[in-house]
Order: sequence, then C-alpha cells, then structure tokens
Amino acid sequence: MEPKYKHILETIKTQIIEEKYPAGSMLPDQNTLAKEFKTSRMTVKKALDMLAIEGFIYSRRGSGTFVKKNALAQQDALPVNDYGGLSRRFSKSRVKSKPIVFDVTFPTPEVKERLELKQNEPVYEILRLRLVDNTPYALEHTFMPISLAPNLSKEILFDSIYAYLTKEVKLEIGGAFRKISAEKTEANDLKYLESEANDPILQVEQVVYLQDGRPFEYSISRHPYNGKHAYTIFDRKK
Amino acid sequence: MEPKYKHILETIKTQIIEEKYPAGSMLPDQNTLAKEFKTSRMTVKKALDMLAIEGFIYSRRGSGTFVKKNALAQQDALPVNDYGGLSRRFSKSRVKSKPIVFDVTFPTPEVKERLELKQNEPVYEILRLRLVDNTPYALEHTFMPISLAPNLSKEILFDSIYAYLTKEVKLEIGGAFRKISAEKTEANDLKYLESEANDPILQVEQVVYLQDGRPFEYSISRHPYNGKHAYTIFDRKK
DNA sequence: GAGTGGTCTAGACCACGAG
DNA sequence: TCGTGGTCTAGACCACTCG
Repeated sequence: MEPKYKHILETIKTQIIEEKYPAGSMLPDQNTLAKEFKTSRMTVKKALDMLAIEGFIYSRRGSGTFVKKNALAQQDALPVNDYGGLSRRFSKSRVKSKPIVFDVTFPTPEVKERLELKQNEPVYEILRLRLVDNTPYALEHTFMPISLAPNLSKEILFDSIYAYLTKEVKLEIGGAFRKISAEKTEANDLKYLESEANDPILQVEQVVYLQDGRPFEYSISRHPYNGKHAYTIFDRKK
Repeated sequence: MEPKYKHILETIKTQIIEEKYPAGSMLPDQNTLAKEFKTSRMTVKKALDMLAIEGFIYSRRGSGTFVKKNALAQQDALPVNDYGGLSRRFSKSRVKSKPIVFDVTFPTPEVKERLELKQNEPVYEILRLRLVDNTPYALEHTFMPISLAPNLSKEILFDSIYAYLTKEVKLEIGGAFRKISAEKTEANDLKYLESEANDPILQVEQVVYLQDGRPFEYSISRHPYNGKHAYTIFDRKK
C-alpha cells in the first residue's frame, strides 16, 4: 500500500506540471487540502515538505505556499545524486565498456585511506574505457574492497558494475564524495581518450559510500576535452 | 522559542560527535527517546529524519536506527550547497577582490535566457579577479538583473556581493544550477590568473536562484591550474 | 512473537504576515 | 484581527526484521 502522503505529493506535482497550479500561484491552504484529500493536516504537510525539497514549491509562514517560478524546470532535472553511473544517464544500448586492467592487488596508502581499509585487505583494481556511441567518454580507474563483492568477474566489466552490485549483491548506495578538477593530459589519455597533447582533462575523483557509511568504491574518471564534457549539478537549499 | 525537535537533533548530534553513540552503534528506539526527551514519538521521528538527511544516521524498519560508519566525517563537511561564495570558504581577511569591469548593459541572448529576462531589461556586468592570500583564485564574470539590486555600487565589489545582497537587500537564496568543465586557457587567463599557455582551466558556470525560483545571478568563474583547485561535493541520497 | 520504524489521526497552540 | 504555516500531542495501526 502506497503511503497517503506520496499520493498527495504526486497529485499536486502533476497539477503543477499541467499548470493547473501555474508558476508563482498560491496553493490552497493546508486545511483545505486536508479536506480535499480526506486526510489530516499533518499528512498534507509532509507531502508539501517533500515537494519543497524537490524544488517545486516553497512555503512562508503567515502567507501561504507557492509554486516556484522555475518549478517546471524541475520535472526532468536529474536529482543531485546520480549514482548508477553511465548506464543511467544514457540508454543502455549506447554505452560500452572496454576493460583494460582487471586485477586484485594490495592498495596503495592513498587507496587504503580513501576506502578506510584495515591491515592489508586486498582490493580490485579496474581500469575501463567507457564509450558512448562508440566515442571515448571517460577513462575510469576504480578500486573496490574485495570483501564487499567477492564474486566480481571480468564479464561484468563489459556491462554495468553498478547494476550488478545493487541488483545482485543488493548493496545500497548512500552517497558520494566527489572532487572535480581540471588536469593536464597524460600518456593514457592520449592512448585511450584520443586526446591531443595540450587538451585539458576534466577529472572526477569520487568515493561512493553505502547507506551505513562504509566506503565501497574509490574511482578517478578522466574525461576528454571536446567542448561537450561538463559535470552538472542542481543544488537546493535545506 | 526553539522548536523541540531541533533541541533533540542537536543533543543527539553532539552525543554522536562525542562518541557517546559510537559509529555503527544503534540508537535507543524512538519510544525510549520520546520518554527521555519528554515528548511524543512524532517529534523524535522528525529529529531523526533530519539527522538522516544530514548524513549522521540511517534507519531500517524492523531493525533500528544506527550511527553511520562515517558519521564523524559529516560534522565539518560543508553542506552540498555553498552559497555566499569565497568569503564563507575562507576567512574574510584572506579574500580580496579586484574589480576589472563594472558596467550596466543590455544582455546578450545567452545571458537573457539564463536569467529568464523579458524584453530588454538591463543587467549589471561585473568582471572581478578574486584573490586568496594575494594569489589569483578565480576570474569571475557575473551578470545580474538590475531590478533585483538597484543600488549596487562599485565600492561593494571590493567586498562580498553576497553579503550585501542577503543582508542589506534581504534576498533569500534558494538554489543553484552549476556546470563544471575543463577549458583551454584564454587571453584573460594569461593576463589576470597568471596562467601559462597550455594550462587547463577549471570553469564553473552557475545560475543562482532565489527561494521563489527567479534567477538572480549568472556567472562564469575560471580557476587557474596549480594542482590545488578542485570543486568538491558531498552528496547524500534522498 | 516481540520489537523496531513508517505512517496517520484529530485535534491543539503558537508565530508570522498582511490588511 | 484573521488566515496562514510550523510545531506538537497521545494515541493508533501497520510493515518489516530477527530470533
């Protein structure tokens, strides 16, 4: 059974998208909505709170609840959190992966610190070239503790590691720390990304955490310069 | 009067930071907490929900509420949203601004679209070199609708525009859209950022929105390459 | 089955904004 | 002053996990 507040949330969201509540307009007050949806005010409030978090509305004590001026832009905005990597940003058929390195090693001090490893716990080391529509999209260097996914095979590397881990191994992603920087071209970039000698490289370094806070992946992705590559974020306050 | 749930939130957060509730441990159940804090379970729940959003804990129906393994790392993590620009990331005394251009013009089509302007509404055009500890930190090219801040003066440009707008003009920031990319060096970078000819530039393009959804600033910041510049994000699911 | 969190109710009082 | 949203209560029922 779907929670009632979710039904209210979806109904109001649809009405905003269909401009039944146009941008800038005021929503009915919470008591009225509670009667309309035959529920209590608290439940309406919960639905409105979540719509505010999603960026559709904002409330002002004493005044009312209003549709944001840019509410319509929110509907297909990617959530800030885009896990699931490439396969979720592009349709699966357009994404290909070419494994270059698949190894089990002992971590460097850097990797050990990022993954918060004890002792000499071994890690997977994976280097993959990611292609979208057969053009180089990123060179991904990934490290994962073996303990979290003991059965990784080279076959999976051609496909989506994320899909495998979340669906088969049932790991739950909780968040990620990312560091984005501009870097100079290196030998591997020339070799795999078809970069030219003085092209800037967009580098995304990330540690992905599980829901309980354990780090489960440390990776460095290098994107070629072609005027197309950018990392976009939509940020909301609170 | 401070809301009760905030008091509960702060109390539990302190206990987590002081490791009275160590990482990985289970919190008392909601009924127990409600009794301890002499309140209702709903109020405890609200405090716990917000602690979860802040990344300190996670709850599992049927099992309990647990302190995240990396909870301690959260305490001084910048929120995902860092508005207020430089002056909030660095102590004020270290930041200086050197205005290069301060003008009122009609917007280019690009700027007009980003700021969702009607007709031929004029905009401020500002180009500033931002310095931290007297070294070039960024070259900021900013456009703002005049209507939102009619009294901007050149004096303010030496200081924090954000502080002026949020404190004096009382505008409330609601969120931002950012696009981060790696770019090639241009003439202005050589001139102001002390970049060398083939250095990569980290560029952050952003539109900042007010709480009601109106865009209020469009800017492009270019950061020099020196191994230090990176854009960091901490992302949490949900 | 016992214990946990998720949701919901039908009220209540308060803080704030606008006329 | 009145209408708004923010918070809070003291219960209740349900869904889920685990021993």
